[in-house]
Formats: sequence, C-alpha cells, structure tokens
Amino acid sequence: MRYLASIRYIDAVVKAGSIRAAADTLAITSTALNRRILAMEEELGVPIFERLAHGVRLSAAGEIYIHHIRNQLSDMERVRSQIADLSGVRRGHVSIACSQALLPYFLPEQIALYRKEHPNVTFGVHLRDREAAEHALVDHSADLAIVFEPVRLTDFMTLIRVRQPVHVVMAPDHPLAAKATVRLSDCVDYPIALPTTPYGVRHLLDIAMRIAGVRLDPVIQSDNFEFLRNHAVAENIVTFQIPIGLSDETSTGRMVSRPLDGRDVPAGILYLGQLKGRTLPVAAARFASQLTSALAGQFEVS
Amino acid sequence: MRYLASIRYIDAVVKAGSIRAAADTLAITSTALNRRILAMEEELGVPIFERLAHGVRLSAAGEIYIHHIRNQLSDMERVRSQIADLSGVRRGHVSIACSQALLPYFLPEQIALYRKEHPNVTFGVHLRDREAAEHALVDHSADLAIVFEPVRLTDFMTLIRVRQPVHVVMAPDHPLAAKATVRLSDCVDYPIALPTTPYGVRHLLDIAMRIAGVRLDPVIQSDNFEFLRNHAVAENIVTFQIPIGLSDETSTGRMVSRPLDGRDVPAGILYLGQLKGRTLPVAAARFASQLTSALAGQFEVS
DNA sequence: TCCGCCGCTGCATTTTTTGCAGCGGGCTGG
DNA sequence: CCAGCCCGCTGCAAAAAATGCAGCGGCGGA
Repeated sequence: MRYLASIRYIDAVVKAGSIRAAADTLAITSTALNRRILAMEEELGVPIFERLAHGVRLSAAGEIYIHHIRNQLSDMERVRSQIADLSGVRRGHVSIACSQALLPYFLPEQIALYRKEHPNVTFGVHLRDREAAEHALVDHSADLAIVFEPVRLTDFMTLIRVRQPVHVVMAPDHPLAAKATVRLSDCVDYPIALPTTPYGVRHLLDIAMRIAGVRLDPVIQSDNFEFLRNHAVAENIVTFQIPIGLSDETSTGRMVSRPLDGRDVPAGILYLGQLKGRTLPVAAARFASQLTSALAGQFEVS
Repeated sequence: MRYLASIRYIDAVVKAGSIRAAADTLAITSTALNRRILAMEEELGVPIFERLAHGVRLSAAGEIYIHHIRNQLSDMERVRSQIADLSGVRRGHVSIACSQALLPYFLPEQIALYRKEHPNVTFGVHLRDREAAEHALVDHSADLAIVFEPVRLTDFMTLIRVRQPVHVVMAPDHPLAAKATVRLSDCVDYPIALPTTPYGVRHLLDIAMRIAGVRLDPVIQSDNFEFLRNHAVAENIVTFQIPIGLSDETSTGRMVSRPLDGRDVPAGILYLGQLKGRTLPVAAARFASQLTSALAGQFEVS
C-alpha cells in the first residue's frame, strides 16, 4: 500500500527510536525519511517527534497520532483480508503472545488444526509474560494473547477464561504418583523444583504455603517450564505445572501429573484475550473462536 | 492531508457516481483521478469499481473498502481535533441530522449555548427523516442524529431517549385551549391539520384512532411542521406536534399547546444517537453530552 | 443511427521524491 | 577538555511519479 508509506515510516521511526536507524530497516536513505516526517509535521501543524541528541521521541501530539496510525494500519490489514475473503482466497497472519505453558502442546496442535483448513494463513507465536503480552496487544504486534492469571485488565478484553488447577509433575515411579490427588503437605517430604517467582504457578503456591503454614524449599528453580519437567524425570523429584502444558508428555508415559487438592491450592485461571475495542482480522478472529471452543471443553469459567 | 488524497478521491468518486464528474468537483483532470483509482485497484489486487456505461459503481470489495475509507477520514478528523485540543485551540465541526421538530427552537438554542463557550466550533444541521438520518451516520456525513420514534436500530447507538407526549396546538382563543389536557374524542368536533403519513406524530395518531375507533379527517396535510403551526393560528384549527418543537412560539402567546391524554395517544420517543462503534470527534462528543444533559431534564426514558 | 458521456491510454510536461555530500550540535569516553 | 561519533537537517542534482492534453473505442438514449 503505497499511500500508507508515510505513516508506516513514522511507525518504523517510533519503533527504531531514531530516523537514521529506521531508514536502515526500511532500506531508504535517512534524507528521504527525514523529509517525509518534516512534511507530515507540516501538514499536521505540530511536531510529531521531539528531537534529542541520540534520536527522536514522540511528542504529546505524536503519541495521539501513532495510536491512530497503528489503528489505521491494522484496520487496513483487516480490510485486505476481508476483501481477500470474498475473492475466495483465505489468507492472513495471526500473531499470538502467550506464556510458556501453551508452547509445548496446546498451540502447536491448535495451529496445525487451523492450518489444515486454511494453509495460506501464517502464524507468529511469541513467548511473553503477562505484562509484555498486554503490551504486545496494545502496539498491535500481537492479535491474541493467552496468559495465566493476568493482573491488569486495561486494554485487555477477555474472550474466554479457563480454570487450570495446579498439577504435581513427576516420574511414573515416584511415590506420589500412587495417589489420585495430592495434598500440599504430601510434598514436603520430597525434593521439589519450582518456577521462579514471577510465574503464576509459583505465585499460587507461595500464597497456599503461607496459608497452610507449609514450607516447600525448592532444590531447583528455573524460568523454563520444559527444563523443570525434564529435570523432574531426570532427578526423580517433583515439580508443579498447569495441565494445558502437560498433555503431550504425560500421554507418552514419560511422566505423570496429579492434581493438587483444591483445598490447598486454588486453581489458576488462563485467559484468552484481545485488545479491547479492536476488530480483529478475519483470520485472527476465526482462530480465536477455534481456540475458544477448544478451551471451552476444559474447565471454562463463565 | 496529502497522504490521504487517494482515498479522499475515491470517496468523491463514490459520491459523484462517475470519475469525470468527481474530477470536476475535485478540480483535477479525469486522467489523474482515473489513474489514481487504477493504481489503488492495482495495490488492492481487486477492482474497487464496476465500470458501467454511464459511470462507475462500487464492487463488493469496494463496498468494504469505502467503509474503511470513511472511517479513516473521520478518524483523522478526530485525531486532528484531539491534537488541536492539547495545543489549546478548541476547533472542530459537528454535523447533525435531525427531524423538523428540533429546528425551530431546541437546536438553535443548544448550538448557541455551545458556541458561546467554543466559538471556533462550526455546525452543520441537516433535516433528515429517520431512515436518511441513520444513513447519514453510516456514511459519516453526520456525527449525531436526533430522530423521533426510529424503527431500525442497526448501526444506531442511542445516547439518550426522551418521552415526547403528543400535544394539541391551536390559537389561544380556541375552545380546546380551556382544557388542561385534551382527549382525542374532544378533537373530532373541530377541523384539524395533520402531518403527512411518514411522520412519527401522524403514525402515533393513526394507531390511536384505530384503537379508539375515532376518525379525524384532516382538512390540511403538510410535511412541514412550521406551516402546520402557523396555519393552525391563521385558520383557527388544531394540529398536533411534540413539545420540543413548541417552546418558542407558545411562550410568546401566539399559540398554545395542550397535551393529549396519555390514555388515548401514547407518548412518542425522541432518540439522540450516534453511529455504533464510532469514536466521535471531541467537539461532537462534547456537544452530544451537552444535549444529553439538556434532554435529561425533560422526560428521560431510562 | 447519431450524439453524448463514459473510462481508458500514449506522450510530453510538471511536480514530487530521493540520494549524495556536507553542516552544526550534543553526548561520551579517553 | 577534546576528539570522535551519531544525530537531525539542508542545497542541489538526478530519478521517479503524477498530471494534463488529445484522442480512442464502447455503450445507452434520443
């Protein structure tokens, strides 16, 4: 879309933080880019950027304007895909920001399922914590976000919520694997591995331990869930995860998972959502509704 | 806004119905305009217009696209006024589609009141029936609509609803002027003037007559409310109107109005609304909220 | 059938955009 | 305290894009 070049350039400058840097990424000279920006500011009647020694920063007017620009650009995307829709070709791109638990099993399966129907739709999957995921929605770098136990809900519109009880994960021959459900107090006798503090599961466990007066001292801490799972098998210790990230490896028998008793640790909640007030591109909207029905089968929270 | 020229041109072509006609209104040659359109269609990959012998018409894709274009253009207006806002100058334009009843008294007073605070805001007031008013919202030729008893509510988002009992209007010396409220059956003895059928007041009366088994044969019918009022005084007959269009001339004593008994004729409802899903420009939003509080004093319907 | 209006195209001209080289200014590390 | 670096910005020439003019062929209405 040639006629949107100017505003796309401005978006690039905002992202890059300086005109010369943006010019490089856009494969044009800084002169051309600089002039386009000056021309836009002329038309607008106000500077879009503040000039600093090491680049540019959005002015107050620029903040308003960049918002508008990003809306325009993604609206244009939506319109293109709507038009592509009615000419029969289903194309598009869906960008997802999500937490680790979705990566091993759930999303690959869902995306594969969707792409079987619509092979021309491409996907971007980005690992983001809760805050970064919300930010990705705001700056339109993601269409959908799937996060565990979000705190802020500004700009975030929930499409569906799913209960995720915390599960204990261990090797099949571990003593705790004999039980159907596990009490928190059962775990104190065994060495355990925990996710690091910012994560939702750890957060839930911390609260539960404080209430129950139990202390679980982790021998391993990691910010990588896959590592924790594998280590639980390798060293025969226990770790804690949510079921949506487990289905694959428990089904192969490499490891088993047992739910923690709900009286000890309340279930966490997984949120699928999008930017509030945004109309998603067709592809993203359809994928979102596929996810919604897939999740609704689990432990939907109404 | 130079960079929006192309889409503004397309909007003009849609409005004009042919490229050459649009080129005239835009003061460019048809060549230039034609080429811009071809270029846009090239970029979009689909024709925007169908070529007919006597001009062009939107294709299916074009319908989608023109929607997007109009959104973009009015969003741009909003952004400009937001930016103007923060540099202190309050400017803008508010376009209103409304029915006749608002013209004599209510809107002039409200607009004057608003412009006393914000002299740089300009207004457009367009007389439209219910359907045309809704259409004006859809194609962004109006920001706000004030209509009586709307039928369809697609695309229309109600901001406030106000009850408007039908009033009998007549000269001060008319026999009915002695009563505080008037029964429909009281009117049969006098010659009456009615609005023509499409209007809300007429609609309410037609229904009421059918229910009550009364027949009012109008000696005068008109589609102009001002004429009906004036004629009621000139010939000493009665007519029917809603109070919001009456305050001025009844206060001067030229004519009087009496409410019809609610048992005979239910009150009509006046709607203030905007296009569903649209963020109004600042000026329009503020004027709308002024109207809302002004109307809330009357007979607000919650 | 003829006339009028339409959209569209080849070509010359004008206007706009781009790239190159270079200026002056602020921050940073030695 | 100063050299080096990166920044945004400008004059000028080249390249690219948009515009206008004249004219073609098509289609519907008189």
